[in-house]
Amino acid sequence: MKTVTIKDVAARAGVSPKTVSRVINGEDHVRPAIRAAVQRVVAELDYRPNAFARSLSSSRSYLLGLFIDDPVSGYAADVQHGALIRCRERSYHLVVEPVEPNRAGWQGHVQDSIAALRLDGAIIAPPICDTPELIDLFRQSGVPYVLMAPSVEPEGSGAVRMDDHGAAREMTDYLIGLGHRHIGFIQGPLTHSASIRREEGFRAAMAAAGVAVEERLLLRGDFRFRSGLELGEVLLRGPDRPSAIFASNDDMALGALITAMKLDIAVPDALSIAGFDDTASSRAAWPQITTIRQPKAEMAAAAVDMLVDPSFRKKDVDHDTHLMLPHALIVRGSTGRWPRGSAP
Amino acid sequence: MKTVTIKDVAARAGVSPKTVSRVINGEDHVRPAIRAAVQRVVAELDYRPNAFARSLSSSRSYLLGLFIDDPVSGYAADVQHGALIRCRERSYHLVVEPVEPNRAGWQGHVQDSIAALRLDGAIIAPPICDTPELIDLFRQSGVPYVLMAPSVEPEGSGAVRMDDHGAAREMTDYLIGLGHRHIGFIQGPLTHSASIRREEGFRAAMAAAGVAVEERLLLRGDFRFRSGLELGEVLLRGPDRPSAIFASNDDMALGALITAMKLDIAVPDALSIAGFDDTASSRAAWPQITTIRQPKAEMAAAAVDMLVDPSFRKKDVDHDTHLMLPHALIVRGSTGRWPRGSAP
DNA sequence: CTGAAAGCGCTTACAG
DNA sequence: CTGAAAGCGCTTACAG
Repeated sequence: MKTVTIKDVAARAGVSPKTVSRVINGEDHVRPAIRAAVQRVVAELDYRPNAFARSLSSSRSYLLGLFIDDPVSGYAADVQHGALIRCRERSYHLVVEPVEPNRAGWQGHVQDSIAALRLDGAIIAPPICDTPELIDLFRQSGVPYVLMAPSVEPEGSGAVRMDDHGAAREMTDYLIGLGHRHIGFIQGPLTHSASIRREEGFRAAMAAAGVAVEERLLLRGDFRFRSGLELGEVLLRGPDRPSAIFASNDDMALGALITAMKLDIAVPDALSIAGFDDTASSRAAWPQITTIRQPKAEMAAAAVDMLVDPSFRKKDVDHDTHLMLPHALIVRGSTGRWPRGSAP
Repeated sequence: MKTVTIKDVAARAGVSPKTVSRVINGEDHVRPAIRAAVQRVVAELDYRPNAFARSLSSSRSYLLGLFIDDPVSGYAADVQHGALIRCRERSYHLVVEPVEPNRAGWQGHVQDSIAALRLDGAIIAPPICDTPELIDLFRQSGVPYVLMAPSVEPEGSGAVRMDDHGAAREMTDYLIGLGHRHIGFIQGPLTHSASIRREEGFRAAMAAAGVAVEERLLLRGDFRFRSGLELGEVLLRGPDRPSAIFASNDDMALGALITAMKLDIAVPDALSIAGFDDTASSRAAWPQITTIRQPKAEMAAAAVDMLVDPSFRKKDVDHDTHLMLPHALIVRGSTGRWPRGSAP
């Protein structure tokens, strides 16, 4: 299959390659009749511009990179999907680049991607959006980047986020409103800044309601199912067990729920459980888990929009774009009034 | 940051660009001393070849495409991760391209990827590996491709697979061995050829053991959690309910398990449940689900190897490479002897 | 509004 | 073993 080039189109349309280029890229200053003629030939020949030639001569690659720590998580899947769909709409392609900050030489891989692929932009997912060394690599390279849910918002970068603090506070308010006073909190890992913000939201709500936080009921997990399982057991086997458990993400909430089942503690009759993220696992449980909907795909799509947007790309260092997307409290079957049957 | 080019390296090393090119690409016919000198300069200047220039002049893009139907599933995540890791080891990059065969114009998107990106190869995941129109697109383009778990293995293509039939048969044999005779089977969708092979394996085992298949206990699901939930309910609420349920994948098995819990049917005491795939959901349950380990990441990695392998790439149409990877029966807590307490 | 020239940074094919 | 020339398929910058 001989490849059709811009010259073939030009020859057949009776114009110069440059004119074809203009039509392809939707530039102005082409007479409508000529434009139409070129477009017809493009269709006839099924001409598709060679992205490499285009990238080599222009400075754009039409490639965006998604840099992510753990590409297997449900969180990653949602983020990637949101980015992928939007890339397609914008005629970009997405390259997924796993970053392993615990492995020697990870910087080299990142630099390879940046230098070899000439990425037009990068989306940096949590928790590595909080790795200064990584941010520095991008800053030095000059590749525009957007951080997802970073702890700080360095200047010169874009950022998309949700209000983790406010959402955790809402969830806690909701549990308190149900009558819970004795609330266990399964914390996320310190490597994820979001888990710190969520804990602060929890504490703020407790303080505002005048409910004392029992430090022994705060346990540090790692966002994985297994830690919810184990820490749930610590909470539920301990003396004076809590009437509610709020886990910093859904996977851990699911773990706590399973532990409750093992221990024959009825949910929500004898124990309420709440999560965070609205991942598939919160729905694939019985009862389904009350959680916070995090707009993961929307955040990724917004990041793509920012990177593709010419005004963002050519912005000066002081034109940072920071976006905050809305979340929602989703009440499902795993939470209920306390004491059971008490009046609302 | 001025970009370092091959000329810069050549000038500084006192050789021609061609020699630098040879060193970079590990070709022969370079004197060791010169090779070392060039490598030193490459390191000093932190030279990184421009992938686009390289692709434009050679015929390789160092880009592999992963074409996938539903990039959000747990299956997709495992496949992608396996491919990603191996790509990195081989100095390739992975572009993920969602294919939506139900949406008009999907062929155009695929052709764009092939033509614009000049992919060096493509991995086609199930179930779209069974879409003839898609395969034709690749065949016409001349881009080497590997099918994952296809129903047929068209000539001119590579394929990686596992023995779905044999694995389903093993699982069924195992259930029969436990004493089960009354076995419900939740089928996968007809769009996935694997589900057909799994059903055949189930039937073969039943026939071999002389156990009659009760057609009313075979129900068609769609591989999603929800259908396991619903079909599980049909099986368990019906008259003369089965003592075991074998679901064609883990998500549906989990659904059936949740239904059993809702109906207060003890697993595995009153009901055994088995799945297929060994996805995260089979472990994030209580009891954990007995399943078949499918080597998803390994299959994807093998596909990458095939596409990168020069002998595969230049192979004639009759040099098809078809690989079968081993699976494993993983016995966990969701299955037990029947009747309960009977002798092994 | 349109085009001729030069160049992006590599590799291929050919010499020597 | 090494290199000079030509070219991959586009776009940029400049004319007109």
